[in-house]
Amino acid sequence: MPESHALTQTAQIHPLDRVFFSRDPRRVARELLGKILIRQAARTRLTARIVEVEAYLGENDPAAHSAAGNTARTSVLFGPPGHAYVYFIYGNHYCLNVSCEPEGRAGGVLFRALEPLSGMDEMARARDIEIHGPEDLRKLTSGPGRLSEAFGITRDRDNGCDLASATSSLWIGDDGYRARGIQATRRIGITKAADKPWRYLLDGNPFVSKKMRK
DNA sequence: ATATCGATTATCT
DNA sequence: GATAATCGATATG
Repeated sequence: MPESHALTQTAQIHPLDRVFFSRDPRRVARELLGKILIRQAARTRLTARIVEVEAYLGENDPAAHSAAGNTARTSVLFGPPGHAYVYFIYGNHYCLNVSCEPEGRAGGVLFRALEPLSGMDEMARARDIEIHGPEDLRKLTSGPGRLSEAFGITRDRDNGCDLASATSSLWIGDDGYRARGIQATRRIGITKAADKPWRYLLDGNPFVSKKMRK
């Protein structure tokens, strides 16, 4: 059997405190690296480690959706911390964020890439792709649209969901894993405030989005 | 290997 | 009417 930290599934996973999310999104983003996203369905549980995120500030960040103010679309970002903000983009893809800052103040963290831990068969089915080798695993959840598809995340289903509660079908857990190194880069795919280094990733992790490591 | 482009719709100007 | 926190397919060096 291949040696992999992906198989360390014996550790207990517990949810994060609400106050964890009630802070500056840049701080929350860095500390979310290494945590686990969990989809609990009736018969299946999908888990994957968070390896790449981006911070979006409140109304003072031109790249953030919340810069447009509190609208029907962005209201979750202005609501209580720790809740899922799901938006639809390019007519094709859903993207998952978690709300930050205390209620009344906007801010969020975009999930950009995950390292699958369990339920890979289900994820492949949801993505409608086939996995032929370990190399192919990154096609499941390396990218914000991909991970949302793998986890069956849609706006109808998940927008507003409480990610700080283990009773939710979608939540964020901590299994005690501690990140060794964090890298910060510019955020991907934006035109406004593109110079800010608010994309964070686990150093050297092969499951980050974009380029394949050789 | 990188570059370009089409898909398809919610949201904003 | 234009744009967008993307992806995958196709073209080109």
